[in-house]
Amino acid sequence: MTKSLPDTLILDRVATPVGEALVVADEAGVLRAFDFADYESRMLKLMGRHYPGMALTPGRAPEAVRHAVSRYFEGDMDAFDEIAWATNGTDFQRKVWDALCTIPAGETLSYKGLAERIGKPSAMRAVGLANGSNPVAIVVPCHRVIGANGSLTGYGGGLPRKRWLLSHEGAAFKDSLAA
Amino acid sequence: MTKSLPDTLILDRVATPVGEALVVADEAGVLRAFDFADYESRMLKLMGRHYPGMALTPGRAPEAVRHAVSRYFEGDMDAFDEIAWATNGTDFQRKVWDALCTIPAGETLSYKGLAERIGKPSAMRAVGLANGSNPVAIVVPCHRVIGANGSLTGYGGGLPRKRWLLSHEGAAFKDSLAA
DNA sequence: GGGGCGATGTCCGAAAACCGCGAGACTTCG
DNA sequence: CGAAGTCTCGCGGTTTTCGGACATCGCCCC
Repeated sequence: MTKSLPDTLILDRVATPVGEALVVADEAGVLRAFDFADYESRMLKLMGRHYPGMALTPGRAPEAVRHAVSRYFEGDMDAFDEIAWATNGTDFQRKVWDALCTIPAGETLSYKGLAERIGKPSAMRAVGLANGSNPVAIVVPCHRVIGANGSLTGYGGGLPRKRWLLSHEGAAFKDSLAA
Repeated sequence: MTKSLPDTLILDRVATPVGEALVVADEAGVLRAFDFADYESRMLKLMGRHYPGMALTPGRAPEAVRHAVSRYFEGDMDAFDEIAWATNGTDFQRKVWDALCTIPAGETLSYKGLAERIGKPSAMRAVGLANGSNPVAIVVPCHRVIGANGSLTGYGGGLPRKRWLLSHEGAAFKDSLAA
């Protein structure tokens, strides 16, 4: 076995109800990043850190990924379960991201709850940090983590999107902007 | 293309006229490290840095490597030309190590001369540092670099070995311990 | 219910320390 | 008067260390 890093990445753009999204896949068609176009510079910086010296060329993402995006926004909450993704973070980050995937659509979990789930009950703040540097938004459902009191707290893609996504999935949360 | 790192390394030990040597090869039989047993802890540390999370298991090195070692110490100075080696250093380090291989047996070069040869005439001190962190001693002939005034200066395996090796290759140098 | 405070774990970026040198100025022995 | 040692400083890449930033939580007070 060898641990290998991709040498070339492909960057695609797809439209969604919450704005244009960026899709990054490697040569094998594995999803490497998913973010929103208005945070493109941040995503590029993240890619540069995780895949040093990497070439990122515009192109078309695998159909399976594009299709899954459509299905998700049409209401098939589990559309992303089938698609392959990979990251290159630290051990701790990967543990957090794996744990995120155990939260079903329609439910939420607190940062503290997530910290307990990975065996480090007092690392809730660090969990928030790792959560925020998740390269594969939505697919790894970092938006399903909210404050211990049910408030939205923060989201890398902006709180309005977090609200939209949770509503779309039918999850309960405390909406401080509710009329 | 993908840049891949080996996942498992094999550690062998062979006897030489200057003490027991450590030989590390990857699964493809490519030489990854060569050092002396009395500096084992330093070598392990170096391996840990270059190949994080790597398993190093005792085993037998490829016959080609073991044979080349014998031939070199029997007097065939070019015995190592044929064997494959690889490293995982920085760009600068690799440039230095490649340049080292252009010094023929029986000759020497100063640190400054080496610095000039890689196009950075004033980086002589950095060259010394890179030289000292060469994982593949003897095969990459870091012992052929001596001070500008012909003195032995330093050697990761100890000055006595450097003296022995240069004498073995018939190179000229200033021996401060000469009787 | 809302706002302030402290404890907390991980990660990143900047800065400092580390050296397998070389050149020049000085001293010290022959 | 040399030749050889000693000291001091500048050099450049790498490694290590350190300080802050942060998508939190609970407590206390209003």
